[in-house]
Amino acid sequence: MTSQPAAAERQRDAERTKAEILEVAQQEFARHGYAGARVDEIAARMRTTKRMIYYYFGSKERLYIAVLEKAYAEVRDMERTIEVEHLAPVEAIRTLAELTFDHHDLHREFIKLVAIENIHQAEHIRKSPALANLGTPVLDLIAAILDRGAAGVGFVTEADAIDVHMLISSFCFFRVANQHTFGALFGRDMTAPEHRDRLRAMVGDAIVAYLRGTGS
Amino acid sequence: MTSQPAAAERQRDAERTKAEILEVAQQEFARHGYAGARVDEIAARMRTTKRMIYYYFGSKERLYIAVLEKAYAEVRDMERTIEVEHLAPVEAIRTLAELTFDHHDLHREFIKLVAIENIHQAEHIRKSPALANLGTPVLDLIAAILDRGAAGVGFVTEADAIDVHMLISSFCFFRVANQHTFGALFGRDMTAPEHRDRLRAMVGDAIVAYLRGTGS
DNA sequence: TCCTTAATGTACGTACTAGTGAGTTAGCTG
DNA sequence: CAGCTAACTCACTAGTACGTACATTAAGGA
Repeated sequence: MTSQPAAAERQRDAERTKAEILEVAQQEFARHGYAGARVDEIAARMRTTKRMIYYYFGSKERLYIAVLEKAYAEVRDMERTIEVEHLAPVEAIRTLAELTFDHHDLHREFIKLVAIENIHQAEHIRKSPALANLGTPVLDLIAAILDRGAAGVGFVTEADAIDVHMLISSFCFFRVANQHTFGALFGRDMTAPEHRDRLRAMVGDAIVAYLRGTGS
Repeated sequence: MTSQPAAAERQRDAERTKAEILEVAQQEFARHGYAGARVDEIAARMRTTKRMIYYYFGSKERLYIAVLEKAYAEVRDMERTIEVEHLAPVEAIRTLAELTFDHHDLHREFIKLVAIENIHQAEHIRKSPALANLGTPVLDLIAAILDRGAAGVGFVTEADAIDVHMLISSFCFFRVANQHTFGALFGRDMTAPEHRDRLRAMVGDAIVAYLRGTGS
């Protein structure tokens, strides 16, 4: 009875507590925005107290930045697993577009955080050394595909990797980020299952058609 | 000296006061989000007092909804002036895409309000009878172009007007709405003058290429 | 010219909200 | 098992933010 099986049952566990704070904080910030989020509410939804939030993170702002850092790190790790080098340029860029689509479909909270951060003109990202000028592994993938495509199958050269990344991301991001106003105004939930496959194919078709250069 | 030239110099002018409140409030909400906006700050930046805000709008939330209604009305009025029926389908959709691009380029505050409203899951739009199921005149234009294009020059038929509107808007919206995080992470300000023309052409090229159907 | 009322200004109350001072305990280490 | 410190709890405060009670004034009509 006196033996404690593992660290899992420990009552005091700094890492666990910090992780729980970050998780609940991410939800709260994503749901209500930076100013709308309540430190007390975060505390109330945990087994810990508000005092611990300040003990570990110091301030509401530093907690928010920590949430951003964790969210970006997770997304970047996921992006690093993408494998499209073995595909021909057209199929490679289409696959990348569709994976980007899936990726946005899955990380709704992350997308909200990005939208919130843009409202604040990215001031918190700029305060984080871990985030400033981070980039994304996807950019290198796109650059390689564009090079191969330009050399082999006549991809257009007006756009560079950042432009193409933006064309793909914008569609995927918009569909999730603006689902509510779009739904309210047009009566269609773009994130509903019945639209998912069509829109997923659409972003692939659009980027392939664009790169093949029949738009001019 | 006792004559007062016109209403413009009247000290009491309900319409003028209301309009000024809405204008300053739009700035404040767009800059700080709904929760981050301060009623006292709005009042401080006007010639009126906070009391007037409550006299005319009743609450912070109803003021915010009024701001949304005004912003949406202005944008819709502007969209109604678009004239592309006289153009062939390809040129019509390209022109529409480029006008949409310009339109987003100009209405930065409106875009921020839309982003903010999405963070709140469009709850305020849904509370406004004037905004719920509003739609946009652009949808009818697109539908007409798609019909003509499908009949005449072989436009793809997988996407309807709403889908095409989304493809165009997403690119234009993202470029402005996400300029700050994008700039912080990739070191490129997509809204800078040196990128404007290229990106403007890009959205036109992409939508035309997609509709011509070389993406599959 | 007086009277009515819409429009406006002042000053304040209530509730909330980020942040903290100070004390307590679990669990490791020697 | 004694002692130390990181982890944790509790109670509290100072400041802020929305909203309002009440007094006042301008402007037009009778």
